[in-house]
Amino acid sequence: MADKNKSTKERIIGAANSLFYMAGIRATSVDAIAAKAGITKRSLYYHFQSKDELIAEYLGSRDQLNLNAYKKWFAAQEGDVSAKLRALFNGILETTSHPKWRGCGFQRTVGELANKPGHPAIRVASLHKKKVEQWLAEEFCHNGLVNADVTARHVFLLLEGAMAAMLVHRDPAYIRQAAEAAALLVSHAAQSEDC
Amino acid sequence: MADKNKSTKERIIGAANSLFYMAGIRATSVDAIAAKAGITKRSLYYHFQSKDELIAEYLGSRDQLNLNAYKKWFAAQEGDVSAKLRALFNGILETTSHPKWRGCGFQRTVGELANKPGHPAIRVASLHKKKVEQWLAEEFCHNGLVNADVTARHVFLLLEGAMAAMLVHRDPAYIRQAAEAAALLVSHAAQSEDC
DNA sequence: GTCTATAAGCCGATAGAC
DNA sequence: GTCTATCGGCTTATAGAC
Repeated sequence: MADKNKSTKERIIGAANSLFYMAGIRATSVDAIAAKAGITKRSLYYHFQSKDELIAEYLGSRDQLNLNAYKKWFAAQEGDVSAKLRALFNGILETTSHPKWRGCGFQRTVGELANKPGHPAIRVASLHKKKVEQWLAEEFCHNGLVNADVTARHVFLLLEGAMAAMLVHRDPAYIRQAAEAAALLVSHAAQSEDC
Repeated sequence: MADKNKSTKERIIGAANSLFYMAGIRATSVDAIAAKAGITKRSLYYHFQSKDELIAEYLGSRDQLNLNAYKKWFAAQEGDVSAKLRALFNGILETTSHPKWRGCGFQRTVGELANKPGHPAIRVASLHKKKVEQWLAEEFCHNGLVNADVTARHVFLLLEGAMAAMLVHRDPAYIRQAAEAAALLVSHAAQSEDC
């Protein structure tokens, strides 16, 4: 088993990742995570102080993975920024069309913890979303768009809306039309001199 | 008490509405709802078959309320469609800036029930969101926009994204810039002959 | 239609042995 | 660092009296 090469902590986070994402935070018990990781609950509490800490680490483990997927889709496409953006939305379209897709893990976790302002997992989610938006702004800037920050925020809002709408309707047309709106807004931002 | 004039069922839904929205679905027990409604749990189960049914009725009770608020903000503003749209986003800005705001109840409920496809509450949420989008399309059509359906979908996606982003960042700038993006997209849809 | 009482099990977290 | 055992409380839902 490849799991043998992982530390206990890594196996716990892997189990938490799978269960928290598929079933939700409150629907997943610490017992279930420990069982999936192949340890007892007492051992889990040796590695993590509380369930809340584990929730934050679960989201933290998805931060780079998510961002790297976006970067990969964007960079792999040749052409101008609008072609790359179309490729980004295509990647999201494929991901969200998978039957095991359960929405954006960050959005869903923040939604479940909405009654706990200041929860560490909310901070992790906020930072992740800021990273995505800032990455978009940098790419737009390097591709010579005016007001790259503003356009990045508009596209980010469409990304968030696309995932929320896809979760409730389960209709890929929402992703495609979010991409269409993003393309309109990007084409509206003409070429400029520098960043 | 005004509650005396309400039926038991209405009081249960009122209690469920408050608790489900403020704390979340799974974080709210049937015990707590019954206590808040001033009845016993057994009486609650006389009026509702299960917690799942109560969740669906909770969302159903917010359907018209939400839609009417949007319609009110839009209609109260004099001027062209872009002015009315600005007023709509202003209403959302005020609502979401309130410290007791806990995100879109429909989005959060769908997020919590993502592991239960076909749950009755998900259907209610999907229908509600469709109503909002279709209302936007009708307003855009009556105001002479071309491709009213497409523009309505774009604006709807921005609305969803604005609420999701506001919940994670708690920064009203996201609402304002969603309104800005919506204005750009609406101005892009010029006048046409009829619906 | 509302009540008391309870089923049968799961929850997060901990004690103490090894 | 991992184990067995358990605490005290909460979970949805139901039985049966009135």
